[in-house]
Amino acid sequence: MAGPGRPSATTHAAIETTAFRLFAERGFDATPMELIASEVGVGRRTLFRYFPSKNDICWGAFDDTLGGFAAGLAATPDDVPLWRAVHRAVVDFNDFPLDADPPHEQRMRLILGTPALQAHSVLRYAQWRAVIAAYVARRTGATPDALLPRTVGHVSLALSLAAYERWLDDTTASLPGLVDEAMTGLRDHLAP
Amino acid sequence: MAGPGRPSATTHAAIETTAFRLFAERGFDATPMELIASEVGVGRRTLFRYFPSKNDICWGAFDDTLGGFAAGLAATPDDVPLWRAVHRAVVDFNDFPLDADPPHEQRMRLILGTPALQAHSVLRYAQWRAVIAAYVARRTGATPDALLPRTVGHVSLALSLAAYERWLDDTTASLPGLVDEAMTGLRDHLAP
DNA sequence: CACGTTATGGCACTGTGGGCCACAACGGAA
DNA sequence: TTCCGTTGTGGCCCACAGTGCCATAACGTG
Repeated sequence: MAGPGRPSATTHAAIETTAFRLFAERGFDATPMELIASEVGVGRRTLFRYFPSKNDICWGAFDDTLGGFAAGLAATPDDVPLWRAVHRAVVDFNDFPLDADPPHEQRMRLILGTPALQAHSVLRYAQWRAVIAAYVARRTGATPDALLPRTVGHVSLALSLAAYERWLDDTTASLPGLVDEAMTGLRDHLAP
Repeated sequence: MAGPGRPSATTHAAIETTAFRLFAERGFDATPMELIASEVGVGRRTLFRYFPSKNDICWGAFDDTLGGFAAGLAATPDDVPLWRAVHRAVVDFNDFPLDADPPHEQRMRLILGTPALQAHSVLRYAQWRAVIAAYVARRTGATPDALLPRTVGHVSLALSLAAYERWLDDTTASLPGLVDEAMTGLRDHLAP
């Protein structure tokens, strides 16, 4: 497993765990990279090799989930109505074990509650929206940058965010359930 | 008009104009506050008194438009269906003179095309969403942090962003028209 | 034991943002 | 005219994110 060269001094997971502990204790803004580095037992410069920015520490392996998300969409039979296919994928995407490390609730509370992270999230979600736009484009025969694919991508994110905000107000609720409820609410809202 | 005390050395508008020129010439990231300050003929420290951050320079008087936005919603008769009331207000909000200074196209192209600004925009749009959520809450008898008000706020922003992205691909189109088209597309998309 | 390979981490630098404070430039009162 | 309160300016200093550069440490292999 180990090739040639000096072995790694740490892992993404170790950094993530330590960072989340410090963020919980001192707050995100009041936790300099310098401190995380010393707690992990590694140089500050090394942290930036594992994560391109302090913000990105909070997303964990989000990017790795995009492949599965795209695969789930691609596997949907084309006779399923488009909106149902997309909605199902979005709901499923938000259904995962809550006992992750760090806990999903803590992660989302941190992101949604920290302005810098909330802002950064748009950049992370852009690829997620692109996956939806690409699927809608294929199903409708349009290009991914046409109006409808883009609209569906943005609206899917909107529903997810509304659900997340509610969920953080009451964690006992089911997150996928809230996404579904948000969609039902939107459909009723827009129904003539 | 001038009270006691030292007169101002510059104005928000003057800073905005100079900054946009430099952003166009050199790009946003390659334009340090130091340079903007010297071009305006003012100290760097003073810039931060006029705008809380470099990002905020690009939004101009956005916050001042929120009052009119809320007023437009409040003035809508309650017998207008809720979704139409909100949609109308959103469409109207995006209907304004294109020959502003700096030009609206340049501003939006800068914001949508610069990752740092795109990220920052969520923070600016939060208040805009809050206006919508408050209105929906009043009309439905819910609280502003309930699921539907939040959902409608997020979705309204989603439609606007999709329209903006399309508009920047083809500026000859009508921006309010694209917002309307995005809504039509969404309703068709969600219709059974 | 030398060699290539790979990761670390120190150093120096740019740029944002903010605290602090001396000081400049006004209008008005003595 | 001079002094005074008021208000904006801008210099100085600092914390911190992020990046390029490079010496060096720690592996596996021949």
